[in-house]
Amino acid sequence: MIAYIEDIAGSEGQLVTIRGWLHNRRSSGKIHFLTVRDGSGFMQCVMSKQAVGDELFTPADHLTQESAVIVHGTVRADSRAPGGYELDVTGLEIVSEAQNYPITPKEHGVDFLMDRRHLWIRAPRQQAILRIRHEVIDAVRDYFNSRRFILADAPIFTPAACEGTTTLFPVQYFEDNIAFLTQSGQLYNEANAMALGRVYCFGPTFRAEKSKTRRHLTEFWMVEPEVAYATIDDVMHLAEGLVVSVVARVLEKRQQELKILERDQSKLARVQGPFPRISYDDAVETLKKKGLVFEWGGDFGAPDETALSEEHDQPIFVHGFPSAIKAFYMKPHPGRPEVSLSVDLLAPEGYGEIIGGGQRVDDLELLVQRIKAHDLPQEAFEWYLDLRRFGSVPHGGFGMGIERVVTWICGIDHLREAIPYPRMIYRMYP
RNA sequence: UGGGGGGUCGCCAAGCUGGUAAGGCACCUGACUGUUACUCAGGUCACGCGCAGGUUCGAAUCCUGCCCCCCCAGCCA
Repeated sequence: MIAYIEDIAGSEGQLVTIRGWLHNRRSSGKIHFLTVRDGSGFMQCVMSKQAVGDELFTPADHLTQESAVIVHGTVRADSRAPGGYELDVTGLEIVSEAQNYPITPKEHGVDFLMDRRHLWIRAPRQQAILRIRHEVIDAVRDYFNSRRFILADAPIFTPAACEGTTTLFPVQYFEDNIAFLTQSGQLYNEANAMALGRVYCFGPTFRAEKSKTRRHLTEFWMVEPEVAYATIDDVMHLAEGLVVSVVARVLEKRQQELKILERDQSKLARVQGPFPRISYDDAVETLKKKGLVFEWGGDFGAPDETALSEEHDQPIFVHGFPSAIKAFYMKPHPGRPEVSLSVDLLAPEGYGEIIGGGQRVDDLELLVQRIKAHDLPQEAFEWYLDLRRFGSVPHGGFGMGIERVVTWICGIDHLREAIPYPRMIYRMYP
């Protein structure tokens, strides 16, 4: 019976076949311990010379790391085995032998590993991160789908800047046109929300900023919900529910992976909501009290975000940023136009911003004025202005960066490990 | 783009007040029936130290220029 390692607990005493790769081998002359991985997990397979005979035992003497193998054996519970179960080998087929696998069980530098990312992802830690990434994405989809949001994806080729602030990647679009890779599905989302009510888009996003930090990728995945008739409070409520639900799901389903990563789970367990809601005004005061140099009107840098979030053990909302530092479509606070109905969610433990969003401008005149003030070409936004001409309503939403969430939940120190093949300013290979 | 750190064998890493390239891993041979990055014994392994010049009797080490990477900041999710 062909089995996957993750299902092995139910097969005790049975003869099973595992198809995978040799992760590591330890040998004591008359007994081999073969750690085999099959994509679903790792399992120690025990091969005793006495039990299998020379003709099966000897070829395994020199079996190399990452050689493809098919192992037949009997499942047995054993407290000495890493996974609680091991396999008493009765048969071994070598599918293909690996030669000089470069990633040995010893230490390696980042650059070396990144050049071999296609092989590095076979390592237990990297697998754990990618499994958690999968769980995060699955939980995100479930969250919105179960609330009857409609997935309506925004285009990746776009005709112009959505916000005009950040740098975009231009691509040749047939002979005569230049398209830009999307930096946000935001504007299309708003149109979709006016059609479908509650929507979200979920796809890759591209930013050509020359950022060289551990919090930036040039290609990353973002989920962006948008809701018609939503206020800034609704946006915060939705974001809070999403984050609580994603963290709970990973804690529930990815215990093993969190253990491999040695994540302090008690810190994640505290993420239950409600999240503190701090106004930008109060945040500025807090920073000043803590001795940081900060003037009202500026945007928070990474050290500021860390200083704010370390006051709390849950993610925190900071809302009411100055209108001047936010995108043109952010709605001004009624009666206090210098402040916008915008909100960021900062993850705890110094992980910084994972969500940014707010309520959008719903007034046609104001939006036209804003587009002019930002020196954006109005003709490119006519379709967007139509949303204010034909049944405009209050609405809002946010964007959540998947890799930033995964990085935080995994407790790792760099975004580049939170995606299978990271794209950074100096990294396109493999 | 600024500031800091770094490029020495397939990998990790010492040497860097100039004197002729440690050590570990991997690999090969052998021993070991409960290993957990197994252990132990032996063996192979850099005419060269990111690249190009220069100083010197002598350069991985000092000087000049260039290339690449990492970290921090800015920008943002």
